[in-house]
Amino acid sequence: MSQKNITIYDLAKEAGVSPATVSRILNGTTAVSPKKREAVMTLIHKYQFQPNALARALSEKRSRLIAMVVAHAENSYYNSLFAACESEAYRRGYVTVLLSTHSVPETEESVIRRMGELRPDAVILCGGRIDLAEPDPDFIRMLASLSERMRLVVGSQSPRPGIPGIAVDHEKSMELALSYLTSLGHREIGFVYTGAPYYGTVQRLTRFSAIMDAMHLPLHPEWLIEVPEYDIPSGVIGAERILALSHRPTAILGMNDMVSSGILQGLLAHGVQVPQDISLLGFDDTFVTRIAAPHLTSIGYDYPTYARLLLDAALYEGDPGEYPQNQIIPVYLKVRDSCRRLDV
Amino acid sequence: MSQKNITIYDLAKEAGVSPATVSRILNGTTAVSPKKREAVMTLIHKYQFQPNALARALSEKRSRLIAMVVAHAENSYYNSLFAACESEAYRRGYVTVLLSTHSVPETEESVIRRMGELRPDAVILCGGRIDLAEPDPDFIRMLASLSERMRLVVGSQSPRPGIPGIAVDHEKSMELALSYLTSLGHREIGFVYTGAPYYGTVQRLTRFSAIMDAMHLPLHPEWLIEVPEYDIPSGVIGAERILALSHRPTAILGMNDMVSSGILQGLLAHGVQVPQDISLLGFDDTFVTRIAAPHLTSIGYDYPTYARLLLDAALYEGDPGEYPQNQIIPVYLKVRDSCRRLDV
DNA sequence: TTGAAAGCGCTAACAT
DNA sequence: ATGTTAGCGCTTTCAA
Repeated sequence: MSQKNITIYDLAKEAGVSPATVSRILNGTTAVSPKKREAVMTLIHKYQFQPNALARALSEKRSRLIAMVVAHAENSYYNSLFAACESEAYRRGYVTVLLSTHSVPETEESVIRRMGELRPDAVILCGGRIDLAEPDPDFIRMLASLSERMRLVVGSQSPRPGIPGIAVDHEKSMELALSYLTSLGHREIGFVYTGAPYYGTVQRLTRFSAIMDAMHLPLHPEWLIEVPEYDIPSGVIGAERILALSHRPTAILGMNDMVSSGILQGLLAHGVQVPQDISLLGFDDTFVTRIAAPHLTSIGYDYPTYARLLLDAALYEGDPGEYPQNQIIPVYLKVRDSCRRLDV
Repeated sequence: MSQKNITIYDLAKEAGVSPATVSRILNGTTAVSPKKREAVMTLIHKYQFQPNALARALSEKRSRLIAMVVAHAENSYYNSLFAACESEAYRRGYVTVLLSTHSVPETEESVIRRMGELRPDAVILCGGRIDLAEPDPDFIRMLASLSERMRLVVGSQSPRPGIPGIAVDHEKSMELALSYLTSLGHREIGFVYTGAPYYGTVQRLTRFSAIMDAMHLPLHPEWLIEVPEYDIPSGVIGAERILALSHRPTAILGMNDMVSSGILQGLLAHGVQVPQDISLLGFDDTFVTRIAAPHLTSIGYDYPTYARLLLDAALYEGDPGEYPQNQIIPVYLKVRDSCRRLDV
C-alpha cells in the first residue's frame, strides 16, 4: 500500500494538459483532441489510475451507489432479494452493497445512519423495525429525516408519504395457499406461525382466520400454533405441538420455508410421513424448498419484479410526492412434493 | 427528498461560531466551550444534521468502511463469513458492506474496480478468480495495483507478497474427514467432487488420493465422482452415479454441504438409507446440515477466528511487507447423524 | 479555546 | 477544443 495517490492533476501535468481535460476524457463529456486523449490514456494505463469516487460523488452529488439494508443477511429470503436487486441495479449502471442489521435496533439505527452519511444515491430498507405492524414513531421519524436527504425505499408497507413502499402481497399469498389446499380436498388446516409483531406475519394470520371462517372450515385454536422464530428449530417445536394433538389437521402451513422444513424434520423424526400422513406448505419459495425431502411446495414472490419496482422507486428522479406510495408484488404458488390430494 | 443539504457551515453561521468549531464538536478532537457546544448540539438535533461522510473521507483519507467482495452472496458459506466479519468489524468501529460478483469475470472486475474507486479502508476478497489453482496473471496484476492504493486481503492463498491471504486449511479438513471415517471402520470411501479448477477443490482432491493411498485404502477410480457444480443438483447427479456402481463404497464425502444434501436426496429417492446403508459427510458446516434429514456430519471452519484474522490483516497499519503473507484457519469436525460405525 | 484558510480530488460553468 | 476557477463539505494546520 503505497502512500501517494495519483490524481488527475498529476496526469494533467505529465501529459501537458489541464485537469479539466483529463476529467473530460475520463467521462467522455466533451470532445477532446485525439492527440491529448491518446497521451492521457497512456498515462492512465501506465499508472493504473483510478479516479477517486469520493471526490467525484462529492462534486457531482451522486455516487451511483445503492445501499440495501436488510435485517439478516444470512436469511435466504433477503439473499434472493439482494441478488435480484444487485443484478437489476448493475444493469442500470449502479453498484449495490448489502448491509445487515441483525435485527438489533441499535445496530439497525447506526447502520442506517452511517450508510446515510455515505450518501448513496438510494437506500433500500428491508426487514427489521420497518416491518413492525405497530410502527415505532421515533424510528419512522428517523427515516423521514433520512428521506429528506436521499432517496429511501422500503421493502414493505410505506411508513409514510414520501417513502415508497413495495411489499409482498401477503394476503394474496395466504389466499393462494388456502385455495390450493382446499382444492386438494383439505378442510382441516393448521398454521405454524411466528408470534413476531411484523406486518406480513399479522396480515397472514388475520387472513388465515378470515378465509377459514368464510369457507366454513373448522378452525380449532390448537391448530393455530405460535412459535418463537422464523427458523428451523421453531419448526421442530411446531411439529411437536402438532404431534401432541388429539386430532391432527390434514395439512399444515409453515410461516416460511425454514419453519416448514423444521416441521418436516420434526414430523419425520416421529415417523409421520409427508405428504402421505400430512401435507405441508411453506412461504418464500427459497432454495430451502429443494434441500428438504420431499421438496416443499411453497408460495413465492416474483423477485425480479420485486427488484425492478424497488429500483424504479429508488432511482425515480421526480417529485417523491408524486410517486405511488405503495406497490404490491405478485405472489405465485410453486407446487412440489409436500402436499397430496386428500382421498374422499 | 428536499434539495438543500445542511452543512457545518450552515450550523456554524446559525450558531455564530466557525465551521472548525462545529467540526471539533462533531469529532470531539479539541475542547470547546460548553456554551458553544450546547448551541451547536441544539442545531444538530433541530436539523437532524448528518455530516457528509464523503467529504469527511476525502479530507481524512479514511472512511471506516470495509468492503467484502464475494463470488456468490447467495452462498451460505460466504454468508456465514460475511456475518462474522460484519460483527467483528462493527465491534472495531467499521461498517462493512457486501458486494457480489456472481462469479462472472467481467462483473468481478468491474465490481472490484468500482468499489476500489470508492476508497474503502480495506477490501476483503473471497471467492471467484482469486481462488483459481492456476492464477490469472492479468487479474493478479489488477489486484496488485489495487493493493497499492488500499488495503487488500484475500480469503484464500495469497496471490503475491503484499496481499495477505487467510485460507481455510483444506488439507487438514480432508485429513479430519478421512480419519473420522476410518475411525468408524470405513475403508471404502467415495468422493463426489467438483471439477472446478479452484485451489481448495484441487487441494482436497489431491489430499484425498494421497491419504487413501498412504493408508492403503482401496481407491477405485469410479469412486471419484466429478460433478459440475457446488450445488444440490450436482449432488443428485453424484448420487445417481453412486447408485449405478456395481460395488458401492460404504461412505461418501460430498464437496460441500449443498452437494452432500443433494447426494442425500438422490440416495433417499432410491430407497438407500443414510447412514444405515451408506454414510455421508459434508464440508463447510453451514445451516444446510440442519435442514437435511438426517442432519449432516460436516467439516467446518471457525468463522469468528476467520473473521478476526481477516480484519486484523485488513486493518493492519504497518508496512504490508512485514505482515504474514499467509495464515491458516483451523478446521473442525462436527458430528451429527449422517455417518455410522461400520459393523466388523 | 477559536477562527481563517488551505487542501482532499473531482466536476462544471465560464471564458477563450 | 481547452484552460481557469469556483465549488462540493469536511478536517486540520497555523495564528491569534
